[in-house]
Amino acid sequence: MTIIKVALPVPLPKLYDYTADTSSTPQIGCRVRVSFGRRKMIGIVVAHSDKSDLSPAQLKPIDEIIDTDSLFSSSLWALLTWANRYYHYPLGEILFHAIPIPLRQGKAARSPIIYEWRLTELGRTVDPSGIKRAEKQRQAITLLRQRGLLRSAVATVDITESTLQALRKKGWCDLVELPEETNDWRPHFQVLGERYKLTTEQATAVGAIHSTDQQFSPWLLAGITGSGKTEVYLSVLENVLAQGKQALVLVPEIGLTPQTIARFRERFQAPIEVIHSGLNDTERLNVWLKSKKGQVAIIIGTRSALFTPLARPGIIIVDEEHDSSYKQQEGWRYHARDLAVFRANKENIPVILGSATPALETLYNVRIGKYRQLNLTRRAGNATTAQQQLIDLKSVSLQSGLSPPLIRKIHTHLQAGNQVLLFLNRRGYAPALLCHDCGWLAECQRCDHYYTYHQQQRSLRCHHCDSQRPIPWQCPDCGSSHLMPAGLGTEQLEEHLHGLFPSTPLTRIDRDTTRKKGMLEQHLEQIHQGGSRILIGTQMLAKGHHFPDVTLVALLDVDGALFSADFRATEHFAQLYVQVAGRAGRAGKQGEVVLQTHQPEHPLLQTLLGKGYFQFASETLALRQQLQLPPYTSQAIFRAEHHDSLQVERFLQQLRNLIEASPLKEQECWVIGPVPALHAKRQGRWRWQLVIQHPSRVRLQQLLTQSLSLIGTVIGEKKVKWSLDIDPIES
DNA sequence: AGCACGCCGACT
DNA sequence: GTCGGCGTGCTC
Repeated sequence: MTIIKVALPVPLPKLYDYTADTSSTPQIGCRVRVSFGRRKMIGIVVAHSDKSDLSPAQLKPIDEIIDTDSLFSSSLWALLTWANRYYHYPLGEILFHAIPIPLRQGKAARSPIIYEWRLTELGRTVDPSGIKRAEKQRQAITLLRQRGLLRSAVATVDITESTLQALRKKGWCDLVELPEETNDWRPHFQVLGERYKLTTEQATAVGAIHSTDQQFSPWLLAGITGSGKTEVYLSVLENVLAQGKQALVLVPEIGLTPQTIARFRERFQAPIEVIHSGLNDTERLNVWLKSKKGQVAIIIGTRSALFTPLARPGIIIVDEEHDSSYKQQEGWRYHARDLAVFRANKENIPVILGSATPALETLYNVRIGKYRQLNLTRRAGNATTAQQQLIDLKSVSLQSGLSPPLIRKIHTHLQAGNQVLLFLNRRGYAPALLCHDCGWLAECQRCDHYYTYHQQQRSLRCHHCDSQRPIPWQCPDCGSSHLMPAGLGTEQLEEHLHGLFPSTPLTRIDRDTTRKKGMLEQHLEQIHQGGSRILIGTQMLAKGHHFPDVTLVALLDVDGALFSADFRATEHFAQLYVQVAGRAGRAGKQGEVVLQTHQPEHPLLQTLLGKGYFQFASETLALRQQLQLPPYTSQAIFRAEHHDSLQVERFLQQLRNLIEASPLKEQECWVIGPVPALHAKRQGRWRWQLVIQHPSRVRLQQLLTQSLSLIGTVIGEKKVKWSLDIDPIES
């Protein structure tokens, strides 16, 4: 008997011991079926051992071994077991997260068997014209005499499965298992289509990456909007694919990149698989299996595509690496960009982090020599940079958030036959409903947050828990019927602009107008066709798509970002600004970007507009260093919630005491809190948090490991729902 | 996480 | 008298 340590998909930070015959011991990384309490579960073998903490009598045997070989390559295994330790998240859940859903349920890890209907020896001797009384059977025999019929294609030839089954009973035909596809794309690989002449900068970047393509080398490809990052990716991929190796490309949101994907497909005669939301579980499994066998050349997907197995890994590309969607925000809170670098290291291949506005973490890693930076500073073609302007809102009377100078600009750009893009980061009609007589505000009781007033849907909606209720007709406090919307949302802006420019068609894009599947695409199509001249949107509209006729881009309310409690708000604002500024004035048309603010003299705004993103980043990094904030320190946040606020606070305070008492807690380690979370109450539960910060990532890890081993002793640990966020991106 | 056990309130 | 609410405890 051998002891088998099994990881199960349960939120418990331990492994479970089972027994197996020495003659049939499952390999590490294989799935097994086991009894767990009263239920059957699938687990993954993590280790073999000759001893257990439990007595042999307490151990159950493994019911079934599902796989003969590990599901994970050694580098993926190293990545996932490292992540288990780094993120302090249960190994079972991590391993299960990294495999397709059918495999989690115990389905076989092989491509579906394809069946074909064929005539048997006996069937071949049958003369179809001899069949008089069964028209359908005659048709089937006639067809099968010519060719085999794929079982999946039966419906397309007006023959039914039952007819064929009837023939099978007579022994005339049978289902034949087709051999598994063994397509090798490598002999057929070709570069198709037009290859642009690279600029000097592009060629330098491609050359640098190519020169290190046999080893781990992390690159930051810092390319301003329109400088041709994609062309660099394509040239690099050409080298990788020509060597017969595979590439993994991560993108923030698949829906926003159809043009880019189309360029990949046009360029290479090689199988490219895109993991998008339209795929069902089986299709995802098939992509996973094909990639594992090396039958795919390029895999493109979002965050979780990082775990796709590769038979011959060649390169990993993380496009728009600064994008916050790479960080999982619940459960296993991993950062796909950081894990991509780790994986590239284990696979011993290059990794490219591409962005026009790199994350401060990434720029920091360049500074300390962990990554190397490649710059694309010139815009390709004849595109010009947009003119920038700040509009001072102080003592200006606004009409639904629009200053008179901005209204004049909108007019001018529309007159010239161009499109105008307006950003406002608040959907709905107004962010609050106010009683004019007593000052009462409609609040969501579950979240302790104001309701947003939605006029079109005739409802109040809470943007935190998505609950809604009808609009009251009188104030519940004083009975007055003078209830009025307060503040500005996109819905109201749309209404007002319609009043100002009644004959100009406009489109609003926010979560409300794109809720239904396909609506976003429909709206974008309308914009592209030029049917819409004024575009209103939340930051949803900032990403991806290029609108060639847009010449004016305006950000209506910048102040919120400049004075946020979150120290990352200015960084995110700067990234958004650069992104939207890039939307103005493509295709040779002079563009203009306008910012409305009460703080036009704000130093960060001045730097960003006057000296650009990288100077802004440099100054912000200096500030972070001065304040001992990330990336100069490492952070971890314990978050906890419960319907009783006091219980949560007490739990985190106890946890704090535990950490403070640890011999590993050093002077330079700061513990902040417990403090109420950003949205202190959500769905009826109170949320608090405890921030741990340390200049040394390694020391912070040691402290966390030690504290977590004792967390079971903290009162209330079972009661409150708590989680740990390593390298949080929001506080 | 599931799933059971267990002990108190409103119903056939 | 039961159905069912969710607190507590356990899973090799």
